[in-house]
Amino acid sequence: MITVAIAEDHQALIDGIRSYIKYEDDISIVGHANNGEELLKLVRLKQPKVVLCDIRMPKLDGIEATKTILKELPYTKVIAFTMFDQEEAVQQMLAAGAQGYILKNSSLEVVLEAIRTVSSEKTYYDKKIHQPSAEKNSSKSVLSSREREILQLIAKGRTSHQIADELFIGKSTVDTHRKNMIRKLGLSGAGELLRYAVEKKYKF
Amino acid sequence: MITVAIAEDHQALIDGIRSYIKYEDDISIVGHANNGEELLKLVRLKQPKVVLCDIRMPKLDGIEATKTILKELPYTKVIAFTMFDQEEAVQQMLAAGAQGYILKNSSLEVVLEAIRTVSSEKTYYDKKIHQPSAEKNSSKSVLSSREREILQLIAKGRTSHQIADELFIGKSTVDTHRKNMIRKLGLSGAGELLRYAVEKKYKF
DNA sequence: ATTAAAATCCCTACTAATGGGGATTTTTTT
DNA sequence: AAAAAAATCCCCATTAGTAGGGATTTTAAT
Repeated sequence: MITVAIAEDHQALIDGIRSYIKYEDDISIVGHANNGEELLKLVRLKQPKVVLCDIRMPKLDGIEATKTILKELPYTKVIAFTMFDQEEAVQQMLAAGAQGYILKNSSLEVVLEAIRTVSSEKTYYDKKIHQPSAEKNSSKSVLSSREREILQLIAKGRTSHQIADELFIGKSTVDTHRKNMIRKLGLSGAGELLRYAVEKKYKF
Repeated sequence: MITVAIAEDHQALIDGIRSYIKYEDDISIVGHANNGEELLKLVRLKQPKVVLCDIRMPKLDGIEATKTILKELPYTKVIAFTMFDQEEAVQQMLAAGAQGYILKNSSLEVVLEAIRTVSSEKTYYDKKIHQPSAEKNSSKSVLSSREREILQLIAKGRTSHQIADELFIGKSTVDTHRKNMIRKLGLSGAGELLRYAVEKKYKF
């Protein structure tokens, strides 16, 4: 029997998954949580084999929750379950130790498949994330890693001066990166760059 | 029999709702769509009594879809179904003619209740939206309607000059509104204001 | 009718960022 | 080893936005 815990802040989705899985006789849902802190309590108590975990959750996000869970119970299989197809989040979840990654616009059939796959010591990555790699790469590799790092700080509303202080580099360097990013992305002005930076996090 | 169409870009949630509702004998799901355009086709074909409609969808958003549906089939009951508790979206959906509004962190029990309520010519608004009205008002009424209008343009990355041209007012007026908003919201700088403006749209 | 709030506009000094250069060092690729 | 890319820094003129005033008109609220 595969025991599963679900962490997800949309109760409607939890109810739906529970209803869908109810008659699967190899999978049993041992509990659900609406935020990261609840998830930790639940996992400590029930020690499920698989955790289906939203990345974006109140109180404690999926990435931090995953790290804590795998520190305490290293044999737990974590599947990241999210609506945003961002490379950043995928990378961070994988770095935290997740064994799978699926998007919410996948069907529940895929969810079952992912649960069964990770419970048999394999990894499961949503096809929708890997297939358009050509397209993803072209739109990703435009920015260098340093540029992406700076872009994240821009997304927080920081000024070039503040970013320079945080990264221990000169303001002029930050300004240069800004200019290069604006040029590479075909934007115009600080406003559009900041908007791009913030919205990138919520891509649908 | 209450016929229902679902429009929602997360297939997982659709599968869950279908599974949950399957054994309710007064409600029947006649189809689902993953975006606004598909929804219009579906509604024209099946003419459901109730449409459960995500606000944020690819191709055509819930607000536009609702307007079109109610123009063609005015007796259809539309329930807005969204993860974001934004007053703006609620207002726009109500203006478009929606009879109900529920959040995705409601349980599916609430979804059923909402479907039954609107199908009997009543309206249904999620308690979670109305209860914290004191709190919501205090955090909403901070900005005037003109300020919110300008904030929306700021969220698009526009400069004060561009906003002034779009609204046929002076740049100095836009700058004044900017300053007032920054002061009222306790922010510092254009960056934080823009970040606030963009993130407000994706509040969880 | 009076008051309060909202919306409009202006001035000045200052800081932030752009767009146009140019340049050096480190890292990676070929 | 040579070439390319990434990261670093600087200058300058110009535009964008802040923080601090002040001021008028329109639009609600009492």
